[in-house]
Amino acid sequence: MRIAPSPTGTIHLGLARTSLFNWAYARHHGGTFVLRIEDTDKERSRADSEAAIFSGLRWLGIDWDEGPEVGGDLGPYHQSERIDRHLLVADQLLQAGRSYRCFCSRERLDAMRTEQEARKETPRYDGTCRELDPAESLRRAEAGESFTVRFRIPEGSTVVEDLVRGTVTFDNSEVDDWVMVRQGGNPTYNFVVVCDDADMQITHVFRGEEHLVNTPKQVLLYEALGLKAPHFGHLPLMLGKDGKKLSKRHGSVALSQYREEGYSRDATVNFLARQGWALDGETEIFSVQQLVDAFEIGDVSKAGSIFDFDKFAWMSGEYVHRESPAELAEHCTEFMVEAGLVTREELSADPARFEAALLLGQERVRLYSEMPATIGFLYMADDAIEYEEKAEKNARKHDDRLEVLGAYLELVTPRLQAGDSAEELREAGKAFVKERELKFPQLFQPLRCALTGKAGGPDLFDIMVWLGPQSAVARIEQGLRRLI
RNA sequence: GGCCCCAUCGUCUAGUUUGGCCUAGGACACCAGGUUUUCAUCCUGGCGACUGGGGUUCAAAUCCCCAUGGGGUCACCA
Repeated sequence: MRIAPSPTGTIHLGLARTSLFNWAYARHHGGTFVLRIEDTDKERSRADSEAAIFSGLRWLGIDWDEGPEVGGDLGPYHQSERIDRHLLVADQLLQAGRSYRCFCSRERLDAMRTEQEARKETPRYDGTCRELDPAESLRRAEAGESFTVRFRIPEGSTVVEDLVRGTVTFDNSEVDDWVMVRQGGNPTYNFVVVCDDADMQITHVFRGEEHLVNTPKQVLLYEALGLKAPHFGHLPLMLGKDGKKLSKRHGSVALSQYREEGYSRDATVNFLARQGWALDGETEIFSVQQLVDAFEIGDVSKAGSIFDFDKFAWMSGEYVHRESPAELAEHCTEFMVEAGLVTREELSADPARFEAALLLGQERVRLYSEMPATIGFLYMADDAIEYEEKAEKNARKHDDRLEVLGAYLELVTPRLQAGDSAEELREAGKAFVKERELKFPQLFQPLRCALTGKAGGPDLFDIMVWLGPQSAVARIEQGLRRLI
């Protein structure tokens, strides 16, 4: 199996899902998964986007058995390096009369297309050069006239046995005599993809549904070459909110963006797998191994799916909530550092303390990137705590806030200094509220504001223990001054 | 517009191949309760779909036809 991306941009969600399904199928069936770079469009190909494809695939955990950076027996794995072979095949086809030179000018073709469109006809080649005498054709070519090479579509119809869609039949009269080789000798996609898939012994081609209409051209080419076409499976498209093919205008479609926005990697794989496929209709959260074990191309649904960003975020949360402290630390470090809260060195100097902090935020975030906003107050200097409007409003609702907080400070200071556990503090705190016949918010809202500056967040006793006596006391004292 | 593909809750889907077990299941979102010091988590409940019409059959979400709707594609891009 293979994927054959063109290095013309970053790896997008659609390519990521297509890659995942190809890879899962190959792994499930013990096949070989090949990565081939389709860089025939020199205008648009860029080296950095090639690197982005590699890192995107690796991030997803998709490894390739053959391809760039790993090698293999059927290389080279850049299409541009296989051009000699392409030209050789093109020449064979020309000799055999399965294709022909077309001397029509771009201008004439463009004008014709415009006219056809104006007449509401399907734009297509009119066959002007189709029956040119081969000798005449050769003479003109040798005289230096520029030409393209077109594939000669035979009469009849072409059947595609699609592993997702079943039997699809095309009338050959609907298939245009397409260009195989451009003016100047550069072969085109539909041609080279067949050459390379054949040469690389690809047996299964899974790709997006937008390629379905290309398939008869390719099947016919395999026939002309005397080769057996691979099995095709056309995957349903991933759609934007408006039901149209997912693209930039639906927001971010670059895989790297989700990584940067702090989505769980495993959740990303899981969610991508759920677009057009389900494990059993019940299980939403499943591992890559489960995907590989269960994946069959015939189970892929035919209808396109609208990409639900809400559910994606939910799924990320499901994974984040299940991570071990060490995993969480690994994933959150860069976000904490980037937020300017701590340095990498400070975090690694006391990993246990960092993990304890993350534990306080874990169930409150769905993306790693939300961690700084959730537990950032822990790492701020005591006098740098900012009171959110809502937090301060909550605290000020209570007219007795200062005396309650003051009294509580007297109670908690020695206990903190004595190293009471959060549980001990919790009991003492509740007893304090009960003795004074207070409602919980009377103590907890001012206390939360003083300690965190936020209206919501982790358990206050856990926070105080983490902060330690000095810092906790300083923040409460500060609250006493600021909440006057 | 031609050709091709598709059609179950707002969304992702199970069920369709092998018609009855489907008074259509799960999940996200939403709404309402509960747990809780807050937020979040968690728990419970609710809302909510077989596009329409014809057939075939004892029986159709499932098979057939038509209609409608949506999508893809019509390059010397890939």
